[in-house]
Amino acid sequence: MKNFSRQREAILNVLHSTDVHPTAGWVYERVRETIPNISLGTVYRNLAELTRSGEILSLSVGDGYEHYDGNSAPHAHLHCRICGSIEDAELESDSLADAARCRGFTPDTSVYIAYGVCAECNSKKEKQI
Amino acid sequence: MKNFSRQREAILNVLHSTDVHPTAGWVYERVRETIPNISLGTVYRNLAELTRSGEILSLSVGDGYEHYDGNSAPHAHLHCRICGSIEDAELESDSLADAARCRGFTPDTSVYIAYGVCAECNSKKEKQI
DNA sequence: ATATGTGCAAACTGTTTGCACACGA
DNA sequence: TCGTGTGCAAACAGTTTGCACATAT
Repeated sequence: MKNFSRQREAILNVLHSTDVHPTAGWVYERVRETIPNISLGTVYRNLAELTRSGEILSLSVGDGYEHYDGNSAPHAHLHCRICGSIEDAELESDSLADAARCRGFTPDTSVYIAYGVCAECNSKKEKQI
Repeated sequence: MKNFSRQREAILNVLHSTDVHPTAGWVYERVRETIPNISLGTVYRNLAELTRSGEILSLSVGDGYEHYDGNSAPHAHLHCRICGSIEDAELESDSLADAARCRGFTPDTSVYIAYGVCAECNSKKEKQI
């Protein structure tokens, strides 16, 4: 696959210019602002290829959609069960990769997902009580 | 939902008596050995409820299936891109939960997934060269 | 009697794929 | 020209859900 078709570049741009963790459909809508006749299939194909090559991260939080992250460096994802947001958080070390290597496993990607309630929804809950 | 229907107990048993990380279909086949006329819908419903209650863990590794884990304690999952296996590994600490709490996030579940090549597939690769 | 769980099968929906065409080297 | 990427739409498949019936309290 050629490294930078116009479509793929636009998809990467969208991923790099947002801090949400978009779904394929969301990326599709955003890219259409630049390339109105891009197809959803192309978005899926490029997201899959970018994931395979390690340029982006793909994560499932269990809401039925695959989410994508333009930042492929190891970091934590905090998924709020109430509002559905996915928030990034720094990690001091890639303990997952360390644990993997101890088992003779050669890791290339680490995914961290915490499920719970985000700060914002926590404060809303307190006000309700 | 009643805590222990016959079906739900059988599903939990299957999850607790295996070290693979089965899909709903796999659980369905195994449970049918005990309850031949259980339906796939019931398996899905119970797996969803058990996940919701935190008794089991649900994880997506990106192979198109949802995988389930009877061990809900935080631990690492090593997913081999070659053979597709999901291996467990101990973690020294739940660094994910720590990072989450620092952000005002209240975590209830932590999921760790490393992608790469498992020890067995690594040795097979070396032999090929 | 009532509320909850089940079996069955149809429906749903995010994702994949085949094919003809477009584009760059 | 040739190989690769795209647009389009149909197909796919894992999962969900409505409904009538079963089961336990």
